[in-house]
Parts: sequence; C-alpha cells; structure tokens
Amino acid sequence: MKYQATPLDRRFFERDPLTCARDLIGCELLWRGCGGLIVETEAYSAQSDEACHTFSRPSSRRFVEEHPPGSAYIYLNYGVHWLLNFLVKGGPEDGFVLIRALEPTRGTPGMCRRRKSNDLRLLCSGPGKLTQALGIDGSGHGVDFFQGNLLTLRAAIATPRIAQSPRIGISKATALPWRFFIKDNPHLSA
DNA sequence: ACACGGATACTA
DNA sequence: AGTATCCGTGTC
Repeated sequence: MKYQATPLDRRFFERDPLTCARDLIGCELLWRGCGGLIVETEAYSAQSDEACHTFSRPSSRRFVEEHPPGSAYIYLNYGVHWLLNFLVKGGPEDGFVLIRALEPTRGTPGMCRRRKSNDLRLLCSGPGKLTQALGIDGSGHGVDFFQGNLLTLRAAIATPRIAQSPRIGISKATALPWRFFIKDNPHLSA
C-alpha cells in the first residue's frame, strides 16, 4: 500500500462519525515520531447513542462544545489504559472515533521499548496498547493536531477492504455495527 | 477465569 | 464520603 504525505484536512472531521470512522481505516497516524496504519476504529454518536460519553458525561458534552473537529479526546479507562478518540463535529451528527488498532510503521524500536515486547503484533493491537506504544496519555487530551506538530494523520491512497461489526467492550447500544476494520489484518484487537 | 486501577458522576 | 460504572490488558 502506498501513502501520500499530505495531512488530512480539518473538514475530514466535519462529517458524520460513521463516515469518519470508516475513512480513517488505512490512514497513517503519527505521534512524536511513532505511528502506524489505522486498521480498526469505532464510531460514537453524540445523538441517540447511549454508549457515547456525551450521553452520561457533562464534561464530554463540554469538550464537544469547546474544541474544534479533529481534536484528540483522550481518557483513562478502567483506571489502567488511555484511549484515543478524535472529535467529529460540524456535520449532520457530532461524535467521536475511537482508534482501536494500528499496524506499526514508524518508530517501532521506541514502541517495542514502551510495550516491553518485540512482537509487532502485540504493539498496537488494542486501544490501550497503541496509546502505551505511542506514549500517549492524558496530557494529550484536547490536542489539536492541526495546530501543533504532535499528531499527524495522513490520508490513504489505496482503499482497503473494510469489514463492519458491533463495537467491542461496551454495555449500552451493543447491537449497532459501528466498528470498522480491515478484514484478516494481523494487527486487530480482537 | 480474574485482578488491576482511577477518573467521572451520581447519591447524601 | 461512599458507590456504581467504565470504549482493556496481562496473567492466572
């Protein structure tokens, strides 16, 4: 697969969350010199999606109000793992896209060190694993990668085969098939 | 199968 | 203050 060097435009995130989640598959995510191809995402909608943080968290609704589309929404889950989302805003529906898995491409030595593993398939094959591999934590919450140089998203040229399934690990709205992934990719979470 | 662990938002 | 919940991972 070949990838162009041009970053994504902010308007990429001014569409509905499902379109953003699907189109992020195959894009390259870079963070401080480390990164990989996005192979698994999930969409969360701020409207009528009980699994979305905006449904139960006033602070999340405030985040949507106060940040531009494409901002990093990072939170600690189960008191253990940081999870990386991107804010979707300005289209028909607001929401988030959760980054669930990467295929490592850049800075793998650093990722191996932080993950304490040399198996590439264990570096970023899960939403908590990939933040640990990239060194992402709560200090990145609210980062606008269109402003700084911390975070870069590069568009995919080739269109990968994208499959769809229900989202993983949630207790509400479990039936919605809003998880997107490259079928049979060895770097998926589940 | 189960422990680990903290932010957030409730009840009072 | 105390309790319930939570978009997971590693090891048992």
